[in-house]
Amino acid sequence: MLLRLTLRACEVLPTPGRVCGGAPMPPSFPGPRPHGAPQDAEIDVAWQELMAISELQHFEVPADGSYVAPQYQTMEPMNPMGGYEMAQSHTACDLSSTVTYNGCYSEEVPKYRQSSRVEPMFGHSEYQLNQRMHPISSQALPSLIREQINMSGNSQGHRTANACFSQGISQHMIWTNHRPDVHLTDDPESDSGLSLGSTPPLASPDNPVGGVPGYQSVDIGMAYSDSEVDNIVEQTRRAHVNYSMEYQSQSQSYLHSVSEPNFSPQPSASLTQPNELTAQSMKQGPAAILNNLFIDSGVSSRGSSLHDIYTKTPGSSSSPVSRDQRRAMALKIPFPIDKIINLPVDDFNELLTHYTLTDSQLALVRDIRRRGKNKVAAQNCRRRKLESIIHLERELNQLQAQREHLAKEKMEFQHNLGFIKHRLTDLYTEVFSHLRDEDGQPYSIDEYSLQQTPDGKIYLVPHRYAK
DNA sequence: TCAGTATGTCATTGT
DNA sequence: TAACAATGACATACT
Repeated sequence: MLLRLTLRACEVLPTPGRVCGGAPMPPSFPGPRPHGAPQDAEIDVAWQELMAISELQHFEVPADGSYVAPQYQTMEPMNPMGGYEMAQSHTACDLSSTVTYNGCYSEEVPKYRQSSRVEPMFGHSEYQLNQRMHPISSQALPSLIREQINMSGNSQGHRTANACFSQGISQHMIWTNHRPDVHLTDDPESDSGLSLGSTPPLASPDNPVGGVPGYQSVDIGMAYSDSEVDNIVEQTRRAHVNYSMEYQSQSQSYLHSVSEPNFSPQPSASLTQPNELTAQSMKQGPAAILNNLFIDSGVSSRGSSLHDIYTKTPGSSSSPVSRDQRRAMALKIPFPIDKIINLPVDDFNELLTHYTLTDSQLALVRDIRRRGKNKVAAQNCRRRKLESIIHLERELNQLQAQREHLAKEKMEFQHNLGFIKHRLTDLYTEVFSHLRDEDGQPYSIDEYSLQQTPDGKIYLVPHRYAK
């Protein structure tokens, strides 16, 4: 009841220039002037600015016009500059529509798995990768072509018989048959950390097949575990240096297949020492590592020692020989590793039907295929991981830049808000200075406040009734 | 000798 | 169910 009375008492009267209680409205009274008070252009503009402040525009007045305190919003002067805070309504504004920063989210996260064929994703076609491989020497080319023809006959026209591998069989036989007696020792590289060997060990490494310590035949038909094959391979490697130059030139063609363009889908070696890369990469970060991956991967047969990776052949440059290649040689696998790994499964199975392989050979071939594919997969996986790191680093930088931008913008908004609040305080004081009650006395700014309803009417409300 | 990195390999999972 | 890609984990080599 009191509120109603107060409201009625304070409601702007129809009399022009009078606010509450019928006091004459001063000519300079700013505002919408619903009652047709004389306009002062300057003050009116100021008043409009005042009313434009969102904080002053949220009145909710009942339809019947009755006063309900909470529905009013105070127009009391705000604290002047300093100590002001960004109003909640401001923080809720859609900054995205005002932020001019456009450096963020400009690129999508790479969809690493959108294709199971990952190579193209890295921007290197097989052709491009092959460009990094060792060129076929002009001298080697004719023989390769001849061997291509031979191989095509053997494989009954396999779709893309790799010339560089086709020489393997006969020369490989020569190679192994030339083996002098060698003594078995443990393979010092012993390789794969786990090296559990998916090929079932048919004989314990501690109990070499054949029962003759220090010697082991490599005839096809014998079954070997991986480690045993490694032993054989190691011995042949050591014996290798004693071979005649004639043999060297022959075996080299087999070994050389590694560096031929069609050898592998992997990026080929530039014969950069792997650990040169390591040192550089440590300094240059993921991007450098990623770049170098294309150059370096495929060089080493793994973390094994370089002397083993690069089988030295007199009169020729180093050629990387993987462990599986040596195993294949040791077991006289009659087709190149390249085919074992890269042929489609149907072609691979067809290839197998053309040869009569022992169980150990078959197991080795399947292991080589599995390891070869997994090796490529691991390289791709690591490359993707590095790309992901690079992408995340870029995104982080962009987000940091955006954060700085937004912080700067926030400061500007706060500064503007403080300025507007300060101006509102001045206007509020000025409005009050022009208000007079029925007795012509000014209203105390400490006792009254101005409040506005959505319909634009201004009320002078005692503080005790104000919200 | 130790730390960090590169690589191959195995096991596992999902397709 | 086989084949394979992806990936974590591990071992090894190397700087």
